[in-house]
Amino acid sequence: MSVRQIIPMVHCAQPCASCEARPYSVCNAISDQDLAVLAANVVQVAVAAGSTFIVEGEKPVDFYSVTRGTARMFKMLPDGRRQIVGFAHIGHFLGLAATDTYGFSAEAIDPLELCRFSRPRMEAMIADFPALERRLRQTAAHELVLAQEQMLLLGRKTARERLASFLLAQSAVQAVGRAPLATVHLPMSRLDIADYLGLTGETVSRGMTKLRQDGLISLPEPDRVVLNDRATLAAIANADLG
Amino acid sequence: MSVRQIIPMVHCAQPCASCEARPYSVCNAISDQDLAVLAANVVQVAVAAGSTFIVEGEKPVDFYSVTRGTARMFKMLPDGRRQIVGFAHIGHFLGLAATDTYGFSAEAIDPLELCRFSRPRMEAMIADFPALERRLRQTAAHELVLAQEQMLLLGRKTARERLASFLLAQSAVQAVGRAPLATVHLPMSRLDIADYLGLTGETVSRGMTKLRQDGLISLPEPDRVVLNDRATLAAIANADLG
DNA sequence: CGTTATCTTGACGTACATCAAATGTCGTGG
DNA sequence: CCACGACATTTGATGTACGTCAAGATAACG
Repeated sequence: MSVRQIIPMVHCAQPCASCEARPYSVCNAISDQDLAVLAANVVQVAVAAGSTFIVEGEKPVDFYSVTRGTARMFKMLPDGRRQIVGFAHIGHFLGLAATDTYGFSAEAIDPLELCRFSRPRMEAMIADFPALERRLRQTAAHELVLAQEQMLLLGRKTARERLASFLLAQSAVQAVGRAPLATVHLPMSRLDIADYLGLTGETVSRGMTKLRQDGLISLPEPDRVVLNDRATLAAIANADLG
Repeated sequence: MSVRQIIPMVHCAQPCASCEARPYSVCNAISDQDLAVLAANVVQVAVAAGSTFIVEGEKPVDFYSVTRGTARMFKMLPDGRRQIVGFAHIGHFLGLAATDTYGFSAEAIDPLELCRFSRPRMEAMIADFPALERRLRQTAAHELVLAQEQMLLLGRKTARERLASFLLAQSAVQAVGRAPLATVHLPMSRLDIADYLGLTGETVSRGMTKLRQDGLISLPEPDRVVLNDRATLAAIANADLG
């Protein structure tokens, strides 16, 4: 679990030009003709499932951009309590939330592929490309909005409301570009979901069962959820009714 | 409460040059010689205690910088549940956390003074001054770190731990520049504190009483707290011990 | 000095946590 | 192919920290 298993990937001639993640990432702030500069400053790495690649409290030496897979970002208390502050999917830019040290740790949930940017090189690019700086500010602002939404969830919503909110949010995040699909894949475990929603694994499991019994979702497999009734789920999530 | 009472202040010849908030605000990204540009784009306003000056869901037309007083930023659920996502003190820049609408509402807690920037004018200044854009990104990143810290608090800490964390954070925020003062002023009500910490007013009150009984704080008045034992408070806040 | 809002304290209820066991799932090797 | 063990998930029984309801106490204000 705590063993790091981070493997540099074979170098590709034009990694950024053919990057699947670019449309969803900060990298699309860089125009096609400047793409070589970006490619020259990036190292592609693969991280095995369960491996840690950012450690809370350490010096922030790199930024990352997710090109494949899912990561969990989390903070720990000394006695082992964990709070997941977010999941990073394709296109997610990691490392903005750092002061003199990283503010959270990050682990791969499934086989993960990342682009790694050294901080000095990234700062140099930012200085050269105002559009990149602008995009990073917008990204940070957007993350801030999501963080405040999560504060509302953690501080004031019931377990049922949290679950409904989570399922809809996961559905939305998996529908970048595409139309929202009825069936949602949950790469993270029940315990991950619990630590993201401020609950226990048992409560998440019970809540899922209850939503299924109520006909709002189907659970063909534990990690696959079909949203049968988005409208009612949304009403629950926003507390518009019971 | 919902009545807006926002009064434009008399125009001052050099509002920014003599601004008390500048050292703590994003405005210090603008050099002295460019200060006239900043001053030309700002309107100083006063907001009466209890008045709302940002409404969640409305079009984001302005940015604000606090020059005096304290504001609460909050989100509401339809049934009246409230989550305060932060308190804005002198130097705080408001409005970054907005997408197509404001992500939260904001009200004055005590008599408040603000500098108002129209968004188009602010964006123009950002385009002219790369240092300003850079500063805004850093501000957003710092807020993000604080938001994630608050997620840990809301999701995983006990009432006692939340209170200890809150008192220390308030102490730190009031000591911008100066050395941390032993006695902390709490301009917000118990209910505000409760809605910030994901608790009820009663639980906050009980928790304060318990901390006082344990000798960790003194409460000469309800809105004035003396931190008698920072080390133990910090240990409680970070769950280093009971 | 009444009036009203805030804060404190008490009695009781409950949503979720904790503890524990059963069930299901998957990879490994015989 | 199937038996085995490890681990994730589900389900059940019970506990508790905090919420809810309600009554005083204290302070602010005309």
